[in-house]
Amino acid sequence: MAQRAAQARPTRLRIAVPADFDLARDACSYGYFLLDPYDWDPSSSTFSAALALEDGAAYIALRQSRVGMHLTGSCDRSLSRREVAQARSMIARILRLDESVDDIAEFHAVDDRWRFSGRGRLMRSATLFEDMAKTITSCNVQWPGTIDMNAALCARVGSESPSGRFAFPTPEQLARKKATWLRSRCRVGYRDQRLVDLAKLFHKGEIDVEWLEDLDTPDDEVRRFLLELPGIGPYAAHNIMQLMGRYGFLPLDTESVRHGKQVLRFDGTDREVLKLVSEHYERFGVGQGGQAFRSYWLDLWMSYETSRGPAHTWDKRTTGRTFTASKLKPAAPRPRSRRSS
DNA sequence: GGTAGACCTGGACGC
DNA sequence: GCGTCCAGGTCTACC
Repeated sequence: MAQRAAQARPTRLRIAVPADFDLARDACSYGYFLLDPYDWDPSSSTFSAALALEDGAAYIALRQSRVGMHLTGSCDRSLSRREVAQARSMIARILRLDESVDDIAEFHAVDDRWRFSGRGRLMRSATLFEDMAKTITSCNVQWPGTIDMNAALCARVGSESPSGRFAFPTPEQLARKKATWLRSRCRVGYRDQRLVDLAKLFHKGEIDVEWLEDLDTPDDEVRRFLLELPGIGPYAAHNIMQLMGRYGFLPLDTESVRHGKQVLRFDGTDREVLKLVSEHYERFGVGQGGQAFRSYWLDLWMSYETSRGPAHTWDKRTTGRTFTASKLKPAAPRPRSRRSS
């Protein structure tokens, strides 16, 4: 009996991190930290996630006492040894714990503007499938729409943890749904069939995740493969590539145009501004081994923090919903036609 | 190769 | 409060 009670005790985790890892800075570094099944509690500096593990969903809350110190994780149920390994691997993926101090230093050697703050790790999802699905839900829709789609996908398709939190659907769970059902229940619109088709490809094993995530696989081959997938165009392919740790490609979208005009102060048609933005970040390296994306993204992220305060103070239910084109419009734009230096 | 229009939803705006 | 317009990236048809 005593043994059974001990087995049922919620699991606690201790997770080692790189010496420069800062949970508040590194978890709140990419928009996905505002999307279900993730959450950041600014008042307690706790990052949490509901993860789809072997025996069902589990909710894990992570805290860090100081920079470089290990993370402590509290689960809402007992995990098997295999699930503990699975959870550790997912948390490492989400927080990019595989990127060492030296890896970040390599980025700072290319763009030393971020050396002092130590920025460089960008939060992502627990799985490549989730990163792809989230990217599709961010296309052709304003940010609050993306938040709602992900919340609905988790709540209506994902598994529920003992404390009532929902994990992101697995490919198998999503592949079982009819496109029309997904459209009406999760408000994903025309993305319905694309999401189901993508889930089926993952579930049937027709996507070689290991090959895609192996950084020895050439970027060009990965890019070509991604563009063949349902719902993945140039923007989505480049975004998925940065989520894989391939930082030499820019996912250019209307936010890039806004950034180019508002922050970099470029002038011209949208197409001309995109070209200037692209050229502006070339100095940080494009293509295989390049760092252009991280420089671009951190610039964009800093502009959000300038208007909304530090990301670790944002609440996903309030501040997190304010990132719409109209709310990010400049008060008084002062365009200029030359490249900034 | 380049361009136009449809896809769908929610927010903004005008009345 | 209601109706209309617009933003957003991908996909397809067409030139």
